Amino acid sequence: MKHNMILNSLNPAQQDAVSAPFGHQLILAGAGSGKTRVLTHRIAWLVEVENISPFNILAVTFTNKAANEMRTRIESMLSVPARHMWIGTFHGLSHRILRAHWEEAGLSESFQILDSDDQFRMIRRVINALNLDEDRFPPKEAQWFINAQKEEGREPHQVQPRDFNGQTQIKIYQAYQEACQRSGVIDFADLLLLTYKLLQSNAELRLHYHQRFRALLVDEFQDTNTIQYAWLKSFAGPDCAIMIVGDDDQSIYGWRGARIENIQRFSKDFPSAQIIRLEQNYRSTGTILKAANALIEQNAGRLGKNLWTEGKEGELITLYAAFNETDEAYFVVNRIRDLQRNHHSLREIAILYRSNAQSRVIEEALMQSGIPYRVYGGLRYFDRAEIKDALAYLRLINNCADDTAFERIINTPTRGIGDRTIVAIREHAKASGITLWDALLQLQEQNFFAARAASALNAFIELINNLQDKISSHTLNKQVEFVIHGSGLIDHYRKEKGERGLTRIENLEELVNAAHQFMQEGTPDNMTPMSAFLSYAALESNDDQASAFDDCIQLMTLHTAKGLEFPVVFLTGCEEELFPHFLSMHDPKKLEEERRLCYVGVTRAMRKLYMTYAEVRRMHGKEAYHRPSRFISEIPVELVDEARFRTKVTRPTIVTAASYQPKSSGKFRIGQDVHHRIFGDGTIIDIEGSGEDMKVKVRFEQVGTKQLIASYLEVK
DNA sequence: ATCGATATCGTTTTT
DNA sequence: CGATATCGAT
Repeated sequence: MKHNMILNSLNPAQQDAVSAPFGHQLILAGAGSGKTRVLTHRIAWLVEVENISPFNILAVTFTNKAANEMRTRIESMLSVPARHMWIGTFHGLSHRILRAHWEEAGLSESFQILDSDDQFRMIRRVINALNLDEDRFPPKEAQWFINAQKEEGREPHQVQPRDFNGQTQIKIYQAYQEACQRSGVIDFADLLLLTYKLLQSNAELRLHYHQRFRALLVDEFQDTNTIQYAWLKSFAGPDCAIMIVGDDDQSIYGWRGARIENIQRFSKDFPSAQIIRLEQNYRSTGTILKAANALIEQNAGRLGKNLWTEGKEGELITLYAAFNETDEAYFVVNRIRDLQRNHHSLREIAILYRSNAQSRVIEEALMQSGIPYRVYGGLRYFDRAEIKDALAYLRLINNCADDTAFERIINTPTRGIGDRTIVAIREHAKASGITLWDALLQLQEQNFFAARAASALNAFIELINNLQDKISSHTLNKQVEFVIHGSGLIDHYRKEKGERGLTRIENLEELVNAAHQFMQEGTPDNMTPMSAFLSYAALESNDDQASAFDDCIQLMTLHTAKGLEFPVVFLTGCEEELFPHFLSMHDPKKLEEERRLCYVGVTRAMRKLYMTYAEVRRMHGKEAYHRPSRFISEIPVELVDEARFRTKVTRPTIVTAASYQPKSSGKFRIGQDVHHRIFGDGTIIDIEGSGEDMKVKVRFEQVGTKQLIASYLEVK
């Protein structure tokens, strides 16, 4: 029977959720309780048992990764094709709708999407064009203001100014919107806002989507902001069944507009919604869950959940009080070595921290010890400067009105177009209310510039026109190839010395591959391949699978770790001021969010959790003495094993500072030939400090000059 | 235009 | 302290 096929691997609460009568449900899903499982099985249930066509289902997530994962899992469960099911992110789905109804939404057919970097540049240009002082009105703040307004669904004329500065911010917002409109671009927030407005203002379309979507499912609902909630409501017709899945205890994005209250709001707006709690945890040991429960209980106003497991109690949580951040890092390294000896693979181990800056010391320790690692959350592929340059060429070729693209590449690579020339173009564009490209053409026609500038500008115009002509008949990957060479970007980066330039060229060449791959996956028929590719680059800069197979330690912030799990987790930097962060510890609301962040960290661990803090930590060039995090004391003592005491008494060689102090500082001198297990052979060219802190500068035969701690070198 | 000196600043991040 | 931005000198 279909019912049993779908339900038999689920626990009673999960079964209740999956087989709930056709209607609204609010699923409070604790960490590791199988929420994605419930969501995918529910969709299978709707299709197989309730006979809802996949065509009538809309499933919304926050990240592309979650959307892809959900689609894959559903496809493997269904007996019918799921191609027509709408599964995607808020932004991706909005994009799809705006492409389909660009005219009704008041957009140009070839509209493109600004990422936050493009948005920042655009706002800065607008501030300058308004003759405002960048110091008095920092673009960053204006960007924050504009995005916050859009998240609340307010257009410039709907914002209530608070003071004079507020007045100006509205003016910036207004001018920014006009600039976007002229350029034919929209930002991330616009995707949601315009889609919402489209449905509000267009009864016909609204009815169309209401008739189409009979079931609406939302993942990570606790992360929705005001506009997203309104967006969801406007898609749900009177006969639509809504299932939202979320965990108020894992809401960690309040600072970027997420509203936990949306959960309560949902209960009020849809009073018939059945509330189902998923509290059985399949991830962590009893010890880890007890710690997590005790911790989160300190928060007021929770909806209330208590995680439990049928599994074992497991090992105690190990707490280590390090002397300083280096000690902390080497404690982690030594534990990793123990785990390695016990045949753990490195990919099972995660090192988590509150802020990115903390990774450096840990990375150094791992590197010194020859342990491979991977840091998540660095610069993404489509955010790299050279890739953004290449994309800007493509964008300008695609749409000459794209001022952001124009500004980026007018003099990249440098072609003798100076600041003064660009200012003149900007002024003319502003005065006539036209795009930069048109302003440039007009000024050239009027012979506005001196001979030198005029010929440089002509070369630029010809370059763009030529590229436009040349590539039009080619496939997308050929187009990209033409552009990266024809634009001179490859030659430009070839001149950049060192490894930097080389990687940049590799990245540019990789863009051709990316285009090729994109093409093979097929593009929607209402867009040109180029236009679709550009949107993809802005919206789905989703990379990181290649190295996922490497066996290495995983380093990431607590925020990045949400949704992941690891057999062994190191939660580092558990100190007041750092975690909870000093900017968040005085406001009770923010403090609770920090605690939820800690809860997220603790519940990432499956078998073993280590928590560490440093008594002294060098921060911003100063030594800071912090107390151990309050979150440590919120975990019952009987769950915790203090490594420092135990190792001092029973296993003194493993953990104490002595184990990584240099055995002798006397054996190194300048000119000494040394060996390092990663960098190979080299010669000492400088020595700094002494004893534990002694650092030496070594010129290695293979890898150049590096500064490192002397104890990791062997005398040859 | 390119390099080097100086100033500044210092959560969390997806789309 | 260290990364990044900005500015001034060649």
